[in-house]
Amino acid sequence: MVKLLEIRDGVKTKNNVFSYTSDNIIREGDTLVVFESGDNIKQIVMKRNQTFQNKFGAFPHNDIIDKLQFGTKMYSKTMMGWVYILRPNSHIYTSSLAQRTQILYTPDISQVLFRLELRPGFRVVESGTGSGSLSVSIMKAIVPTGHLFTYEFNQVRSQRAIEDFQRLGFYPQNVHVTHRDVLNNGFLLKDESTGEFLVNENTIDAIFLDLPSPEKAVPHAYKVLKRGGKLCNFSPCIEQVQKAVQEMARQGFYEIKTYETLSKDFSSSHHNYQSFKQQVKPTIVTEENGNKQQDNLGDTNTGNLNKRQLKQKDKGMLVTAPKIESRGHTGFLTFAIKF
Amino acid sequence: MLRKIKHFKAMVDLGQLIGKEYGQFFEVRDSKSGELIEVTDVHQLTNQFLEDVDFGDAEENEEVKEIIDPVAGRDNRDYVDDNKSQKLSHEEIEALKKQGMSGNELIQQLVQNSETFSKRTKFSQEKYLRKKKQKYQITFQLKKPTALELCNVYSQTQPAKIMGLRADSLALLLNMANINQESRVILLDKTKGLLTGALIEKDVREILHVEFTGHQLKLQNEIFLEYNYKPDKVKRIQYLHHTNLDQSIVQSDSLLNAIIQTKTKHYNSMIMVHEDFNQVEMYNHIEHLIQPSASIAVFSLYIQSLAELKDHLLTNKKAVNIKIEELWTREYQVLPMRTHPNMNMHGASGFILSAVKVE
RNA sequence: GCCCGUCUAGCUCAGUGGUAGAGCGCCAGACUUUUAAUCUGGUGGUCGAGGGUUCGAUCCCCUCGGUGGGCG
Repeated sequence: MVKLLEIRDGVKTKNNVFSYTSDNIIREGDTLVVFESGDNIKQIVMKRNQTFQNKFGAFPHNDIIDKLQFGTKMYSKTMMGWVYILRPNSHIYTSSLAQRTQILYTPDISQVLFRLELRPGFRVVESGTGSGSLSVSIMKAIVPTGHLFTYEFNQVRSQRAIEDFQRLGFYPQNVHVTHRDVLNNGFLLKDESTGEFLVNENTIDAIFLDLPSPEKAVPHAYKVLKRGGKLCNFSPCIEQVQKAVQEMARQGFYEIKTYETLSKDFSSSHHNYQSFKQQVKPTIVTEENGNKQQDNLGDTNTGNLNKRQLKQKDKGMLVTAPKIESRGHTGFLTFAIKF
Repeated sequence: MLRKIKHFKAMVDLGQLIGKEYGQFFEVRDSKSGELIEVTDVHQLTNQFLEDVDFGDAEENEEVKEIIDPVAGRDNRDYVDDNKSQKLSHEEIEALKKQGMSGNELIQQLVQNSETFSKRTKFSQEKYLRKKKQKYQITFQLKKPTALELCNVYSQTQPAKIMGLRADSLALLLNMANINQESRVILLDKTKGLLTGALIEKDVREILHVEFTGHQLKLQNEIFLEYNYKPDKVKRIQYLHHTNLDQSIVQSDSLLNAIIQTKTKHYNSMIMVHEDFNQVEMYNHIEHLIQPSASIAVFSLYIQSLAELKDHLLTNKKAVNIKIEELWTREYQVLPMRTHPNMNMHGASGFILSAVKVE
């Protein structure tokens, strides 16, 4: 459900999934995120008379719509547990996305947005669309006046992308989704009804490629980019990067730079480094009395405390360590500028 | 503002750049007078080796064979570094420069008079030329002062001025804070305006910059001024000293007054890049102005302070999806038979905490 | 009828920020209360079965089976 939000700088602005509302209330048709725990985040669309369910029980949409704010805690009907209801931000959107393909994740997306220097009003080309993870972040950066032209060679995926972008409030005013094999057919695009060029030569501010043979798309990219326009290519394999980089140099791109960005996650916890003098001596049974006795070394009086009491007395040192399951290699990002 | 700058060994009068387009390259025709000519051939800026030798059949290429097969080729086994391979003397080179010889012509002279140049591999020749170009064919580009460019410049020259916030971390910080054209941002930072400028670049709606240093507002904004923003953009920024959050009348701006007096949870993004004070304390001082479900992003060179903040947010159930991460970014040299990571740039990259506020 | 979990060690488990962590069992040593108890140390793991998808690196999907919960 797309609502007119306001008129700003003479441009009609429409609500999208990231839009600000001062009352912060959840409405019917909103896409929201249910946060159960760090590795259990789900996207749902608010529809009357529907119910979300998880291990804690049922969460009726009717109890949310027009009643709850984003960012609040909600208990299940059985009161067995609770979840947090969040407004999607770009990181959470990406990590709760329904994946149809391998997708770009937040660290790479951030580099793409920043090094392409995307800003409101930009005309951007992207291929392939994939699951739309990057597309949504690009659109977030260029609305309300900018436009994304995204190309996908799989018919089903391009259709699903349109449905997603419409639900999120970006389609049709901020994005064109085109079903096309750009390696063979390039990026030039005409409006079907008027015959006017939507994407013409030297009209695009930035272009992003995520394709099997990127070098074949580089000449097409050069054609539609403006002078000074920026190109970014994502490829998982170094051989793809080499071919693409060479083609960029031959076409007339400069400042060709290739990066790999890895993100290392850290966990933190409390660890109690006790004094070795506070250890409890093992239980000793003596023949004389047959009784169990405890004997403590040193002048400590914490030896009688159990583990829980010790924990409450002193949480210990706050320690951090890298998580082993951090994501490894994703791909190489190459940036270049059209001369 | 007209002034001269020193670039490598040349003095350049910036006045001659007025009216030129951003992105243009210039070659210093004469390092004494600072006379400039526009670069019109992109291939002057790129690596010839990369353009000439195909990756696919690189191993079959005669010149590459020399690199990978020392028997067939040229290597430095017989090379003695006696500093005599250049036949032109220092005086002769200076004389050629005085005659007004162009950088390009001078480099050709150096190549012709080098005993070792022809014995070098193609790859090494390219590297030799690049070094000489830096000396005798000085080129530079006229760039627009953007967040990316300013961040790169300061990272290389004065990283402490921007709290060690490198481009890759700044990129993640802005994305984690969910910055977009509708954002209302509360900003606690000591980056001298780098961040404020980056937010204006994203065309955010409002910025409230809360200052904690001293007893009254005193801006440290020198980098912000370098963005050259027009006044209508600057209007979106409100600067406030933290003591003003407790006062009844803070500003002439009535909207901001209302927000502060009624303690409205108005802001939907919070960014902190601040090492001077306790981060938990600073957060607690402004959290009543943050909207539930707002995006929180904090950068710090040290993980300990972020761990404290995370612990505070977690145990008091103030936020979810809390994450502390460190970015490792490497640049790669990509050339036929010569692809490898550059010296790693992930020495002290800093850490980023991201979270979503809840109630 | 529909929805949501879960399945790894011989067995049984693992927390609203702890799924390569454990307990039981088993083995060894010490000890004494000796068809065994106690203590100490050790042993044991690649994830229910099958298929598919992504150019590609899986926090991807589907079907089937065991099992637990929820809604109507």
